[in-house]
Amino acid sequence: MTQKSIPDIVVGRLPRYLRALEYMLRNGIKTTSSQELGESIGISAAQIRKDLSQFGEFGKQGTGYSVRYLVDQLQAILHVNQSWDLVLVGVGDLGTALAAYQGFINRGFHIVLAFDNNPIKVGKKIGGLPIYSMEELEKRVSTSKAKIAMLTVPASAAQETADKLIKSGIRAILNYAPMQLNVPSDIHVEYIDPVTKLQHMTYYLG
Amino acid sequence: MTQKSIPDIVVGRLPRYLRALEYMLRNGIKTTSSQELGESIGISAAQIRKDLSQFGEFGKQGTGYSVRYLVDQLQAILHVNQSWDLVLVGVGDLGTALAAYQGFINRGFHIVLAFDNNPIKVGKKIGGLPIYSMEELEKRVSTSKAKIAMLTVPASAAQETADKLIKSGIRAILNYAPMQLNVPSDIHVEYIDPVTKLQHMTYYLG
DNA sequence: TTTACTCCGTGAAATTAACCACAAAAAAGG
DNA sequence: CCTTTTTTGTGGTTAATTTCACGGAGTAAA
Repeated sequence: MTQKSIPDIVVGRLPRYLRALEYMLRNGIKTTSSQELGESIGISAAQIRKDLSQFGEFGKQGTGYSVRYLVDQLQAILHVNQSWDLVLVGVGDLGTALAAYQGFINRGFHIVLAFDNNPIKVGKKIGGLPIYSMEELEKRVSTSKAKIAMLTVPASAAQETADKLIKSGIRAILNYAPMQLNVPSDIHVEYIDPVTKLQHMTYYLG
Repeated sequence: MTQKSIPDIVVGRLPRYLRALEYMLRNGIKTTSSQELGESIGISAAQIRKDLSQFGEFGKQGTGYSVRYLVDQLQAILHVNQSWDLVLVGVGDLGTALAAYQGFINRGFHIVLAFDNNPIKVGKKIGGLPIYSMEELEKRVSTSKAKIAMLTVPASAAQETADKLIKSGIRAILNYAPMQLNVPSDIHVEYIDPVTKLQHMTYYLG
């Protein structure tokens, strides 16, 4: 009798709700409605209510939702009411930019290990973090508590690097390499490929 | 009697098909099947056939698809059989990384203008490109032929910058700022927010 | 030529996702 | 207290998306 599982597409919208609600919180908005929240992010009020109802009853008729309370609840659902350690593999231009990005730290994601296969970079530091060689990856990742990796290596090295990460205990990968990764079904992968997004838009630019 | 419009979700898969097919092409694979292509990117063969059938008949029974021919067709459908000019707004760490990224040039996207509001950066160069001040944005973008912008400014400046870009003739925005943009319905926006993707994955990491 | 395979394109069926509309709860204003 | 307004949570409906499954075109080999 396991509870019915939540559609992935619903889970994928929760971070957007959370982002909008955290923005409201920062701006001192105490209460909101599915209507107002929906308008701010372009999603129907009914959709938001249906999505949230999958996880419990968070609102009050006539009043709407307490922003603070709903933020807390969504953070708990997404497990972001805790800090997460990240591993960064590939310290090129993009990896360097990600290491400097304050948006991770602000929202509870901390890069704790960085790797690169370029001998010139190994031993240097990136944002206070030493860059280790790829040979040290398995040992250092295995003994860390990181479960998430960001992959910013060239496409040609992405699959073998992913394999290593998984062998080292990584369970989720944010893949910036422009290629599909082949992973076991219990490993979660999300993709970020700006060219794919651009090509999606050029379709409509006729 | 305009032809029925193609679902956006189908359009969104085409760049993934194209990416896999271009990879095959580089590796000398001349022919493939919906089965093989599907396995390589984790999409069912039926789905691929159905998607492609929206645009025409590109395969041959018993043989499958000519990789070269299908690449050509998809490039034409997505309008990426031409070069596209890009505007980059926000030359921070991320903007700098994007300006250096070879993946854009390789696939026909060229950054032709860069802007930043930091007086220290204005006048300097980024990848051979001068950085202009935000005051020059409207004038320079209007007189360029760029229709696509990449937005890598802080969230607090994203909406007003987007408004300016749209006023200057930009019709598609790739938004790296962690917030929803409010734009007219004929403007296309795609979002890249790594934190949102990480939060999607932490849901499953329990 | 014949037989055995392969694999596309597609109508139909099944599944999934989105939307609607309303009862009921809460608040506000007499 | 009563009336009006707001807004949730949800059962039921509609719409969109995916999968199934098959006719038939093409290939291969004897």
